[in-house]
Amino acid sequence: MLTLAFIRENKESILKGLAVRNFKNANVIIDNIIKKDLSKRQIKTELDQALAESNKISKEIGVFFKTGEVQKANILKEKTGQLKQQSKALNETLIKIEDELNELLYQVPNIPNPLVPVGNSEEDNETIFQEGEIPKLHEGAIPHWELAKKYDIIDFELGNKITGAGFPVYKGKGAKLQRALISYFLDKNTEAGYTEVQPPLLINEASGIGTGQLPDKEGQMYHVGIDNLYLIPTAEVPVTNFYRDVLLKESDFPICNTAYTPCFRREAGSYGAHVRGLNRLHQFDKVEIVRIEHPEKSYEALEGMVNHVKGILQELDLPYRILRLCGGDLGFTSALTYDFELFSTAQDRWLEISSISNFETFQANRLKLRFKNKEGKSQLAHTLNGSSLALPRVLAALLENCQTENGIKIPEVLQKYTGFDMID
RNA sequence: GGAGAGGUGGCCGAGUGGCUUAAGGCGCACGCUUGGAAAGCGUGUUUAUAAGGAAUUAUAACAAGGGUUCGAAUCCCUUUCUCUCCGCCA
Repeated sequence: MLTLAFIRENKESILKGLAVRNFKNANVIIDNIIKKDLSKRQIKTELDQALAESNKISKEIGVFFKTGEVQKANILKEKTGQLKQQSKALNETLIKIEDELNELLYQVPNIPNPLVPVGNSEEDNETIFQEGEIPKLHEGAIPHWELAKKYDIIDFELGNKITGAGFPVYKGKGAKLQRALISYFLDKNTEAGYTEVQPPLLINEASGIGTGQLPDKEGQMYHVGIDNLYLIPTAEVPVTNFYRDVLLKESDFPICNTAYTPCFRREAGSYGAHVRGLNRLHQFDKVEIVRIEHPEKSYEALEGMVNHVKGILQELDLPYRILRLCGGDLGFTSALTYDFELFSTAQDRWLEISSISNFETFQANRLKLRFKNKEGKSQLAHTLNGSSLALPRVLAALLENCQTENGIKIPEVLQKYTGFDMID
């Protein structure tokens, strides 16, 4: 969420930014926040004064009791009684205002970077780069869900039987290819300076709030009620939360982590042809990169992450493009997002396989992730993350684009991980 | 899961109702000392919020939340985590 100080001082540019997102009622909400912030501060001052007075008198009472002047002490006791009531009332008001304020703040999305194009939907996203040749498939080429069946490498029905739709079972060379992709992605990331971590796959409430999944989006996550834990929708959540309530030194930057985890998403409301096969799953594997950066370096870092993922796709030799998301398609917490899409030839459509974002201080504010700056003051850090990469759609595009009449040809960089060069 | 013991600052550790934001030590920073270093000596060393131009001041925080009291690190309740023993277990 945005900080109050930022809202107080940048009302006009915030309203402009929210307009890029087509955010409704921005004016009303921001004005309300500013008004509530003002009264919050007034009440806080009043409360502090009442408490200070009360503390002072309590000390005097202590002295009177010591010296045996009980009567004098009792007179003062009455006085503190009043003050106590007063401060109790003030405190209740303060808590109420703070709650209301937070509720309002939770509604306000991040302010888009000036590069973000105006737009309503994914049609308005800007394609900024495209590379790789779209292969000409042989006669009778088929989509990945049919290939999966033909070569018996993914069993959707079996997953359906033991869990439900969206939980496929990978088999044989399919399972091995998954493992190969994970290892390959992790190796690429660690080579680029990311530290590999293995986080828990379940998170508590505080972590969900830290990265913004809670309180609004609990419907997207699987919830283990008995222990009040949530299955992670992405490694971003546990890994970014490593740094919740942390005060860093400037010399700690940059912090670069990478993690492979399964991801669990309820995807409530998704259906239709576009969710067929591997296109949208409830459980899928993903290798994530997460960075914590000095505010002055975060956009450099974002560019670095984009170039890094580019490098991977070039090695895989798959046709991809990079989009700069428009205001309407930009995630709630993001200031600037680049999406990577692979072209799935047999489906004749682009599949999103990575989303790389700079959240600036939006997550850090909730996380209370700060660092001591040169002036010795604590300042919010910037957080970034991106996929490198999400497996199912990479697999889908790979199967479809690399299919030949004799089988599926494994990209060369993966062969040392798979131990085979053909699925047939 | 059962029984017991605990949770105090960056770390160790004292502290069972007021003079404790917190002794003492370690660490760290700066200064003095020194040919240089170590030792020694001195000073400083949490965070958040509010007020102020600033120095600063006030409030809050001793696992978390609530309660008793004029006053709570200290007493009571709830939750949580850690350790020890027992049970179960990959």
